[in-house]
Order: sequence, then structure tokens, then C-alpha cells
Amino acid sequence: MDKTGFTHLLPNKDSCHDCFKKEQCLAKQLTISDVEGLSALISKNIKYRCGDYIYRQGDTSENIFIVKSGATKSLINSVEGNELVIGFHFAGEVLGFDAIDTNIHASSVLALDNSIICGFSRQLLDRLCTTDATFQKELIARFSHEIVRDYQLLILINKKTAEQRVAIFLLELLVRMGSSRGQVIHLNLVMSRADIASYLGLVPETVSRVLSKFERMGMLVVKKKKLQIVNDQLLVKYSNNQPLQKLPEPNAMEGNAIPLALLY
Amino acid sequence: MDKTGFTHLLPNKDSCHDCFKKEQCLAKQLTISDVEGLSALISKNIKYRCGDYIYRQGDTSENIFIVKSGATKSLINSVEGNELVIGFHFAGEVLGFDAIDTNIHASSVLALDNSIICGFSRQLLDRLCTTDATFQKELIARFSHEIVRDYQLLILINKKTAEQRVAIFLLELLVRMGSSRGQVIHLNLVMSRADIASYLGLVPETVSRVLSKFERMGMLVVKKKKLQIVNDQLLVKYSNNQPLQKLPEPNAMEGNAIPLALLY
DNA sequence: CGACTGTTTGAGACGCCTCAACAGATGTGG
DNA sequence: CCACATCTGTTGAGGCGTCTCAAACAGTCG
Repeated sequence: MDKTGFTHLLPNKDSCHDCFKKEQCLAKQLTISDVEGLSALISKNIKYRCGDYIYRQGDTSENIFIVKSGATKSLINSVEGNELVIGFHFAGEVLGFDAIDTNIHASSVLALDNSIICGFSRQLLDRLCTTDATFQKELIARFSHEIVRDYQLLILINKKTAEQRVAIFLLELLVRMGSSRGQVIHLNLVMSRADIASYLGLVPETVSRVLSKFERMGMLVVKKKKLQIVNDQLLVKYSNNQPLQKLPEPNAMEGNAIPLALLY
Repeated sequence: MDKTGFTHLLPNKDSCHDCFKKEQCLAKQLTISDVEGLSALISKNIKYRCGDYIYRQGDTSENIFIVKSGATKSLINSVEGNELVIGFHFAGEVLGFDAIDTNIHASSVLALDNSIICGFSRQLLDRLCTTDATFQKELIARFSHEIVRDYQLLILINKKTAEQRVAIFLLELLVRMGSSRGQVIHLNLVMSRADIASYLGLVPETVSRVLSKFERMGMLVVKKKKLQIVNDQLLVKYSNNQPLQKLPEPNAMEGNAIPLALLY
């Protein structure tokens, strides 16, 4: 409510050369040298608070954005008014590809957490495109990557059960958070159940039920937005829709975790 | 069966300048002059027969393709083996964007009909990207467009009823086929019920049922793959999930169309 | 403290899928 | 030419998974 669009734009005092995310930057070469002073066209380190919009559907596109820290979600408002979450974005990921064609954003993006985001002006984009073949390839590669990602999301929503969707979602988060596998992993969900549900084509109640079931199965421990992944192998099996045996009824286990040995 | 990948590659005898689709071409400027002889890098007028693959998921990407006539579908095979139709492509549309990043196609494309397709080598793509700002902008615009299209498909599959999906699908086809509205329109579905179903996240039986219902409502006449759209306004209403009154039971009408006056 | 939001859990409804039977079109071979 | 198989599309009956609706609870904020 009180947070709508409130942002702090810091002066460009930080050089790209010192950026702690320069390895993943769209324009890596600017981080090596900046002979033409192009990095002045970058609005660095814009801080957003949880709930702030980075841009809104329908806005004129001024920048491409790169998430340096924090997390965001992107969503579309359909004509009926309900909103659909189409993605979550973490450090190193690029925002704003949906507006390059029409110059108008087809989706909104807002911060799920306090986030630092780097703004990359359209002017700079055009300039680098024409002068810098490396940048160009990188840009096109990211476009292509985005399309492939959308394809996967389509499969996810089209053909998977609720349990598969949640399992896949969690595994995907594990990968993107860079966690190592095969041990107890703490996963901090920055998004709400409603966000997850919308993203997966479900309702919040269903997401909640599935997480509860996974907890009863001994796959994970749910504590609000903190998850402990106890058995990611089982999660993988569920993501492939291969539950190993008939599941116990909720009331049959009284909320206790099943001995893992029983499941193999 | 006997059609797998059988294609005819004609010599490059046709100039881009004479191409009947040059207005929609990705590289319009080649159609004006070809000073550098770049159009020799284009494999023109490759003919595909119904069922031929243009490329397969996993193939190394050699070309970008532009549909000159006919129709194609693109699909992904998921790990479980079932295939998912993710799009249909008609004259003027570009194929192969999914492989620019990895150089490996993430989807397959095959002809739904006898089709003529123009192959645009990756080499030429790279060359034009670096030398031609207009081409570059056009390419990026088409990428962006593809992403927005995927978003819309996500909404379609995520939040719509079966009837909405079919109605939206038909209206979309009407637009892309360039038909004028407000009169009886003949629509030739080149794809099977199974293709439509897969694309819309349904099963063929459901598509068939919805089409039958629409026919009973007096919205259209179904004759195999030939559709007559009788009342597209009603189709629009159904696409917004606003059926006007309780529907009559199938057996109540004995297959006769409802007098349209009853519906308003 | 109450108001509010987000989450969990349960009971019931409903939409779409599954399975099955059948019709029509198409192709094949004798 | 017909008999037969195959494939696509249609229609029906029943089941299941997810949604809807409702209630209760926890956590947060004023």
C-alpha cells in the first residue's frame, strides 16, 4: 500500500569494474575497461524494498534490469483482472525482455524482498548492440534462454499433477539457489504460497496440501517460508510422478514423519 | 511413417527480390539490393510434405526458417515421452529461435500441410547482426514478440476453462488467417483434434465435445477440419467465459441449432 | 488488544480425464 | 470390387484431482 513504486536511485558512484556481480553481467566487457565512458549510462544499485515495483505492465520501457541481490517476481494481469505469476528472478538474472519489441512492458515486476537492481538504459543497449558483437551474442543467447524456459513452464503446467509441479518447483529452486544436493538443505522461500500457486497453475490451498503431504512423507520440513529439504532423492522421484507405494492417509500418521527406510 | 525427414532442397535460383513473402521477411533489406551476394546464403523454397520434419528436438541448429506457405506445428517431447504442441506457424512466421542460445533445438517442427519454407543460415544471421542495425532490431523484436506470445499461452492454459480455450483458439486462428469478422467465415483447421488438444492443455475428446457444443449453440458448423464460423460475437463472449444462459442439454435439442434470438 | 494477512485443514462440488464403444474416412491387398 | 485394418473423430459413463467454500489458527501490525 504505502510501498508503491518508492525507490532510491543512487548516484553512479560505483564502477562496473567493482561490481560484485560482474561475472554474470550482460555487458561483461564494461567491467574490464570503460574507455568510452559507457558505464555512465547505467543506473547502478537501485534499491527496492519488498513490494516495490521495478516496472508495471503497460509502462514505457526505459531500461533493461539486472538483479544484483534479492528476489523479484514477474506477473501478468489478464483482462479478467486476476494476476498470473510467470516467473521469479534471483541474482544475476535479467528483467525487461518483454518490452524490447513494443517498448511497452507486457508484464510487471516487483521485489519480493529488499533487492538491489542495476538499470541498463535502452540507449546503451542499442549502442552496444551495434558496436559490440560479444554483447550482441550474449543478449540473443539470453533471449533464447528465456524462450526455452517458457517452454518448460508450459510443459510443467500442461501435463503435470499438483505434486509433480511442486516437486519440480522446489528442485528448480534448489538448483537456482546453488545448493549442493544429497544433504539437508535449507531453502528460504521468498514468495508466498499464493505466488507459488499462481506460478504453477494451482490454488494456494493445493500448494499447502502438497507441502504438508511432502512433510508427512519425510521429504522436507515446512516452517512457514523456511524449508528444510531432508530427502531430495524422493523429491526427484515425485517430480517424475513415481511415488513408490500407496501413500498413508493424513490421519493415519498423525503428522509424524514416515521412517525413510519404509519408502525404499 | 514413410515420411520421416524426406525433403527436397531446391537450388538457390529464386532471388529474394522476387520473393512473394518479402514484405514479412526477417531480412527485408536483402530483398531490395544484394550487393554483397548475401542472399546466396539463403536456402530458398525448401518444400516439405505433410508430416515432414523441418527440424527435430536435439538437432544441431543450422538455420533459421521462415514459413512462406503452408503450416507447421512445433512440439516438445517431455522426459516421460509424451509430446506437447507449443505452437502453430503460418506464412510469414519464423522458426528456430529456440536454438540460438545452445545451438541445439529445444523443440521439433513439422509440416501440417505441404509447405514451402525458406532457410536462413546461422552464418548469415551472425553476419547481418553485426553489419546491419535494422536486421538486428528486427530480430530482437521478433524474439520479444515470441516471449510475449508464450506469456499469453501460459495465461490461456493456466486460468481458462476448456470452452474458453477452444473459443480463444478459434478467434486467434481467425485473426492469423486474416479473415474479416462479422460474417460467415470458413476456417480450415490444418491440425488434428489431438494437436489442438495438446496445444490447449486438453484431451482430444474434450476438444471434440466443446466443438459439438458450440455447434449446438449455433456458433459454428463443424465438418471434419472445415469450420464455418456462424456467430463470432458469441465466440467472443464464450472466450470471456460469459455464457448468457443455462445451456440446453445435448439430447434436448436433437442436434438442431438454437434460434439465435433465444441467446440474447 | 483487535484487525488483517497468510497458511493450514476439511468437506463437498465440479470439470476434465479415462476408458470404452462406435462411426466415418482412408488405405491396403487379394 | 469387397474384406479388413487403421486412424481420426464423436459420444457416453464413470472416476479422480483439483477447485471452491468455509473455518480455524498463527503471525504481524497498528
